[in-house]
Amino acid sequence: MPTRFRGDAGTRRALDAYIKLMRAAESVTARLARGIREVGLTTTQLGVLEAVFHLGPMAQCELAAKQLKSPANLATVVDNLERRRLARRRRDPEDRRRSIVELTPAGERLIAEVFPRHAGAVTRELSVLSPSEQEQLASLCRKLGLGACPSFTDGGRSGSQNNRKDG
Amino acid sequence: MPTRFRGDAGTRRALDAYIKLMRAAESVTARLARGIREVGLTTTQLGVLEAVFHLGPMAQCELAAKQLKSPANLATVVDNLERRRLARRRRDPEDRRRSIVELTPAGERLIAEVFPRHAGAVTRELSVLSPSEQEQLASLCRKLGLGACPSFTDGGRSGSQNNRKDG
DNA sequence: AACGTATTCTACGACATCGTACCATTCGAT
DNA sequence: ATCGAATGGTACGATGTCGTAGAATACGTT
Repeated sequence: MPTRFRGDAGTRRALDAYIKLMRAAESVTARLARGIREVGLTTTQLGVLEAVFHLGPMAQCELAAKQLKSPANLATVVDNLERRRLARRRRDPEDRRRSIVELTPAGERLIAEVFPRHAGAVTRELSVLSPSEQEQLASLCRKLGLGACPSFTDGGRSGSQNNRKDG
Repeated sequence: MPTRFRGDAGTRRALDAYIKLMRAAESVTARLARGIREVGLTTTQLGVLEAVFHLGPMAQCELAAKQLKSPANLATVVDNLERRRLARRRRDPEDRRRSIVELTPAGERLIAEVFPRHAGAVTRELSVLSPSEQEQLASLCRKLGLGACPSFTDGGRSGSQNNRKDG
């Protein structure tokens, strides 16, 4: 609880919402991870298998973008999936820089079996919220996820700091 | 996007809310991480420094519980902070199994300088939502974070009986 | 065709993260 | 006092995660 922080009301409200968002995401992830681990996968591996399963083979860079991970990270994850014979790489003949990631039959079988169970676990986790609350949450989170950058020029508190160097 | 998944409406709604929650948390974290990295810290290190700064020295296990991290992980993070002379360990004389984590003067100076800027960045990120939306988000996330386990057997979730386990 | 730039991936090092196993200490039961 | 269970940390290995640097490839301009 960061509520020990003494700032203005707007800052406290934002920090409170931020903390609760992070805790919700982390604790739900942690609970779901237990079920995922039982089938020998990590959360990220499940995400990659699921994306390729539902969207078809795609390049590592596309996969990285979809999973909000760095290309270097995706390479590691695909390495591990490849080592376990759940996925494999294939050079894109159209653009030989690209590695197309596809599932092996074993990988396909695994994700086809595991995903419905995972979806059930997600549904159970979310069931503390009513359907309309789930939709509210989705809507609020969508705005947040899209990212801000609203106020480089607004009349808020832009006068005194020198810390804006990122883009 | 898991919208390719063909399941019943309830499952699709839950998956959609879940995905948006995760993406919001991850993308906000990633954007904030850039600012944090500029001062030479990681997100987790900032969290530990902030907790000790605002709540006072505490044992690693308490810190781990507050940060929703494993004890092993906290040990690593404290190792890194200790190596950089931002924090140090002290044996609890009351219970010699415990390691009390406290800040060095350098650590205290750093977090005192950095935290307000971080709070400002959080406020800016959250500013895509109105104050009342931020409160809605906090409220929804609080329910989710507390964890479910309501309905392995019942069909109608009553919604308000609650297990108070963590603080 | 040659060059410069952009894209894609890989290599590597640092840190985060977990689970498991193990050690030290505490504490309750005997 | 002793023993056994519980608790707090540490050690270790596996994986995830990023940033940076570098190699290979593509592509637009000349």
